[in-house]
Amino acid sequence: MPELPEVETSRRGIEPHLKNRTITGITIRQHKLRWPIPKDLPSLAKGKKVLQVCRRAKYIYLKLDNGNIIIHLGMSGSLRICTNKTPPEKHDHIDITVSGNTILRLRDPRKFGCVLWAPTDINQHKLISPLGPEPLEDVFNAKYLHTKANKRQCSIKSFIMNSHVVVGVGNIYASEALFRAGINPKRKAGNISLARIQKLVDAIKLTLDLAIKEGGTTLRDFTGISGQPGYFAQKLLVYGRTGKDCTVCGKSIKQVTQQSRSTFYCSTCQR
DNA sequence: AGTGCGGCCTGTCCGC
DNA sequence: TGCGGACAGGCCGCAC
Repeated sequence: MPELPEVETSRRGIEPHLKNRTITGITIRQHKLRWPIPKDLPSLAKGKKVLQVCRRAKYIYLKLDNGNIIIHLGMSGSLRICTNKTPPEKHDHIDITVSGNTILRLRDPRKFGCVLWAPTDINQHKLISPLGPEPLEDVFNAKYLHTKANKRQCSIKSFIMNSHVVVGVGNIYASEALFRAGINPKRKAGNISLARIQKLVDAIKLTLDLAIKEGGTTLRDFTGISGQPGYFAQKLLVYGRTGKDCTVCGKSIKQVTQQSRSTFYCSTCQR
């Protein structure tokens, strides 16, 4: 269930092991992820140097001089760094080996993730080009979000989870940010004042910032067996706390379903 | 264009 | 104890 903070932490974890190394081989054990891993990926990437390890939204990509290897962790994906002395386990679908016998290994039990190839400019790729701004960058601000929300009838929760509006706000952090902003998740997106949208933007940035800092402590070890995402260690204020006391007012946290997703909120603190 | 839902997939949990 | 079924979730692609 990697959300943006986990993905960014993963990127930072693998970068020093891959940057400026040459790809010596790619082993695909399971092609069938969300989309099939391209059959020609090994031949396209072999012998190429990893120029950069980047992130856009929840996509990590390895920038080569002839294209990019795009990796999405889906729901259950995780990355680790190992060598060929570590035998692959059941859900280890692909190994990208670089010089120095270092392996980037993707594990993804539920196969919601993907590994794709984007020739040349990553921004031309059909999964990347429609994406909204990064939440932690300055272009994601109250004016932008308020304008974008104008006349929109959908709930504010599904609005901020829409990757064409802003990327990186998944189900967990949507509930958390709306709680911090004091906004009821069922409220229509187009019916929220600029001042309250400002609070929401601040809350999204704060929530993600905190989680990245937290991820830096819980997901630090990418070379050992403890490379599992540890987001449950985060201090969640409403997510998964149905029936428990609100940390602010003490009332019971409510759970509802929106767009087939669980939403958690405090009906007293969020209006 | 905006909105909502189906589907992909497996580990975990619950009730019988 | 074992088993079946519900549930969890990111997010594209489609239908309305």
